[in-house]
Amino acid sequence: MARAATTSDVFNAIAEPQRREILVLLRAGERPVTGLAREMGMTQPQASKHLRVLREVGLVRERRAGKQHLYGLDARGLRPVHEWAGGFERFWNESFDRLDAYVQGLKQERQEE
Amino acid sequence: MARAATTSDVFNAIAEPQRREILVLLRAGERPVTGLAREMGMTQPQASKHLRVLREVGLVRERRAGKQHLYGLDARGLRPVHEWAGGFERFWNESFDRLDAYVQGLKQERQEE
DNA sequence: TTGACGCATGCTCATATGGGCATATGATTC
DNA sequence: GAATCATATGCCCATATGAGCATGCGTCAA
Repeated sequence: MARAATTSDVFNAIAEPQRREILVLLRAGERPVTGLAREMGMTQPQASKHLRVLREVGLVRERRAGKQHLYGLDARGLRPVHEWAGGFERFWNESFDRLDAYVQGLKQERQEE
Repeated sequence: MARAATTSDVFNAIAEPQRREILVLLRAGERPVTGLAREMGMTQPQASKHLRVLREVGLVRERRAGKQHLYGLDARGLRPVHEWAGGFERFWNESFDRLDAYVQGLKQERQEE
């Protein structure tokens, strides 16, 4: 295997910069594929493919409006990402000026548990 | 191109489940490669490779202790991830009952989901 | 110095991409 | 039904993996 499919894991789906950008754009409201493609500066097939990935992991929703397929944000899937990263909050607040201090800090925490 | 290198982007580096698990383990304190490999149930080369990726994006730090290379967490790089996902907080808090109302027109097509 | 230990690398393989392009599918209008 | 617009898919290519295995390299003890 090479890697878990992007379509099965939110973390993998948002590993693509353009897909993250699409999600950001969709915060302003739903859009048709072509509109998104234009704003992103990509081809329609490319936009469709990225949207498919996002749809399969549940980060976007599709709504049919005549000939158009409007895509809207469904950010609930990003909550686990936020929480996972948040689990490291106390660590990125530590002082990394000195490696010694860093190591000491970890050793202390280790003993406390 | 296939995808941005895992070694150049934190989002991509943490797209790998095992690397996320390594980071979680390192919250309890630094460890030598072999120790980590054992805890993760993977081979030493695999552990080294994952650690290299994490090191190149700056999520872990290496410290030499005799024959051993101790790896410790440097979670500062996870802060952007936390903040990025946090930018969607108001959206996942939205009532999706209302959102479904806003998607009123497609009730007919959505019956299978 | 000679080993042994702890890691990092290089190699090959199979697979999952993302981009570009052509084309199939669906819906709308004439 | 035909023409057309809006999307979704299928294909091919080049590249980036992750796994498994062998091996190179630095460190330390005898």
